[in-house]
Amino acid sequence: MDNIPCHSSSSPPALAQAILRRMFPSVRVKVKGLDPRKQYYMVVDVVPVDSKRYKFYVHPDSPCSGETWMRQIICFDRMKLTNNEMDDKGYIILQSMHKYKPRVHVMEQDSSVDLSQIQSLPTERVKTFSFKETEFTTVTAYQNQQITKLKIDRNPFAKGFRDPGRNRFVQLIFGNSNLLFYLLLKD
Amino acid sequence: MDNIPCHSSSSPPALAQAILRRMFPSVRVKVKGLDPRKQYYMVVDVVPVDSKRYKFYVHPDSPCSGETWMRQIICFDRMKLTNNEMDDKGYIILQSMHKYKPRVHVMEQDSSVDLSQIQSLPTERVKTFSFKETEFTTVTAYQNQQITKLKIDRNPFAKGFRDPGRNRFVQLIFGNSNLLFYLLLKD
DNA sequence: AGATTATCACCTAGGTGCGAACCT
DNA sequence: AGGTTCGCACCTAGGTGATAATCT
Repeated sequence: MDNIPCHSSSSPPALAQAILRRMFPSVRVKVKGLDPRKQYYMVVDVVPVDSKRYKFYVHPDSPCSGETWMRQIICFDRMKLTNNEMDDKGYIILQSMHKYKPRVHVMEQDSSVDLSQIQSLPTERVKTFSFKETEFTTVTAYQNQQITKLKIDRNPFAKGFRDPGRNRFVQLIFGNSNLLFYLLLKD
Repeated sequence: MDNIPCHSSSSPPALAQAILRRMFPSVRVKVKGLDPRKQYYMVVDVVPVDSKRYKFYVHPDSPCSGETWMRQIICFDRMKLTNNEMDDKGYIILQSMHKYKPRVHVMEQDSSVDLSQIQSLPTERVKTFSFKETEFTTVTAYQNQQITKLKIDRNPFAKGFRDPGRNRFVQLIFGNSNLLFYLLLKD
């Protein structure tokens, strides 16, 4: 009757459920100039537009050769944001109603560092990138109907809310864009 | 209308579809005696009961500290087997109607090796384990009604085929087992 | 004849915005 | 009043064995 369980660790009793969602549109980057034979980690963290640093997200393909990373668009679409400060499952913890900006870190592999354990990223052999265009504001309920429409029209998981008629408008905005970072929640 | 695509690489035109399934029950191991601070990869490959070596599967949490690995049961339930020799997407390629045995490799991290690129595993700083009890026979259609019943009763994805009545028998076999490897396809 | 492939209904697993309920 | 949480219907994505069709 019961199945064969297969969990990585026993889940602690969840307190408040809070919010836990993917970021959409997700962070997508293309890299050049890596040493094809060296190993790198691709990491994203999210920083307040003013002060200190928050938890980061390691791309699940990490570590991987420069050659492999450069051959593709690197997509962090499984990265998850939450407002639950008690969290410890690898999500990025943010405060609602604050303004943030994602950063991408290209890290050469270092055997002495366990990325799943450390709190803050190393500073050596790391290149960091971020773009002003990707600033976004966190919310628990949408404040702006255009954002809602954008998400419904572009996120495959929100297909159930789509108006079969006119989604031309959104295509106009994003259709010819070469940006690999898209605008995120912006009110 | 169209969504924002997010693929790791452009998929090549699939030739023959062949078979592609997870292994169930999956390989599950518990490790002791690692250096809690060193980094390790956990890897499985599958070898014929007689001759040469086949492609391997790196546990997606790799690399990870010895401390972390030892704290949990390590479960390779996402590992996939196929009989499609043209495959190159990280699946384990096996020939149908042959007898195989999975092996677990505990590998200390080595910055100079990109596991996603190499064809055969390194031999230094690697410990390899396998158990006769886990030998199994590959098939494309089940030959043995007991195996079919075992899979239907224990695999959550096969719930649709379950007979709501008597699954006591399977519980009897597996219910009090401390084996971390379960018996696999065995006819 | 016996092995393999293709398709299917039926699941698990989990990502959406909505709207009501709940805080504070 | 305004921000947050919860349950929901509706999706995507993908893992099952059964069955029929196909291959060799």
